[in-house]
Amino acid sequence: MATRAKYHHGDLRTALVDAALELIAEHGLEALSVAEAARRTGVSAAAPYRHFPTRGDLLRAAAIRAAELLVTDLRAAVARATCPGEQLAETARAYVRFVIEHHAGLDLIFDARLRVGDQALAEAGRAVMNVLLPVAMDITGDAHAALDLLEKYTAAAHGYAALHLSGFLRGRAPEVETIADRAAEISAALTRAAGHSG
Amino acid sequence: MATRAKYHHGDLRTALVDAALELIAEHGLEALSVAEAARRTGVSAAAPYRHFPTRGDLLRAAAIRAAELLVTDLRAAVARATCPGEQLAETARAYVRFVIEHHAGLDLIFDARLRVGDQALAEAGRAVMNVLLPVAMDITGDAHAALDLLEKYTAAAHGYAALHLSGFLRGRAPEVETIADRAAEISAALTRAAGHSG
DNA sequence: GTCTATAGTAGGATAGAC
DNA sequence: GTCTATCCTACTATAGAC
Repeated sequence: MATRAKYHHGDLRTALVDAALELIAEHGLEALSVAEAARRTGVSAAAPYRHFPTRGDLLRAAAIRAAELLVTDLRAAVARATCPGEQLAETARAYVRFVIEHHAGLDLIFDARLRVGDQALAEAGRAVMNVLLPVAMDITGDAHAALDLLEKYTAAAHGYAALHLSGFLRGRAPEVETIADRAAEISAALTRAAGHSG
Repeated sequence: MATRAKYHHGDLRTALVDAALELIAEHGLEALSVAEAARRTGVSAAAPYRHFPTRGDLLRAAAIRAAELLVTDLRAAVARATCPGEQLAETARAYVRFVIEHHAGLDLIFDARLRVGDQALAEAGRAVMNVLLPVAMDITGDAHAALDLLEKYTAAAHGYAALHLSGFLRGRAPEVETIADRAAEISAALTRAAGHSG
């Protein structure tokens, strides 16, 4: 939405990925069309195919870019807090904001259909988890328990974001920050539970 | 998938809704096409439009049917358990199974785009919540806390189901029942948390 | 109530010019 | 590397016959 100055002068590929993320943010994964991405970057419908053989390849590239953006947001969230519990809560907030803003999150990054034979996407996904794992480990002390905590906490945060996007929570919690806080509360509850049984 | 005997002999409408749910179950909301639903019920592409003016109307009908099916499942889950905590856990399991089986849940039933001006869908959604609310009330004793618990617990269950569908959890928890158990665990953790602070 | 036929739209993808 | 032109496919929706 910001600077779209001298695109398609050497960096159409990046411009297309940006447009793809925009389209996904507006109407979800399925709404991504190569033609529309081309339109938005000011090139012909055929131009993208020089950079992405199929629609799936553009989608994959968008997923990788999303992973990179998410890593940035999560790292910032970790840095904002001091104790592990707060760090986890902050990443929960960050994740909720990310999913609501981009209309996609771990579901896109770890999409089973996209991952088939794509090493770069698998690597990007791993990078995301590598931000969260140490935080969870600091809380549980145990690797198995950390994965368990991570799984539950991502599920909760993702569910909150997904239900907000659909409209289910609009009545009770219309604001993004409210949703983010709720996810952080679950994170806190899970952190406490891990402290007892871990 | 079962009995498709003498359809389109008086009940094409129902057959189309069944087909619509099948399509959604297979490839998600966006994959629902009137043409394909017609094909599956053995009628021409034009036939559905006698029963549903637009694709959106078929989708709405499918959402209402989904709500009815979910109510049935949730009621059965409540009946399976005795104490409120177990009841909530059982409904969490039931919800996860439902979403994974139908590729849709509260997100479809409460979809903001579908609800515009549809009283029947709003009513169907309310019916779902009316199954869960008493259970939550039994746990918290307080209406506000009950809604809070309900919100958190549905978010967690929905997130688990959604992440499983996308493929994110396939590595660690490939089985539906494993996912259902995990959601039940969160439900239990939230029930305990509600007991402390509610 | 269902059919055939059809109009209109939109997207994925390729061929060949520049 | 991008363009124009084109093909093919699939879907929504309508008109009019039966």
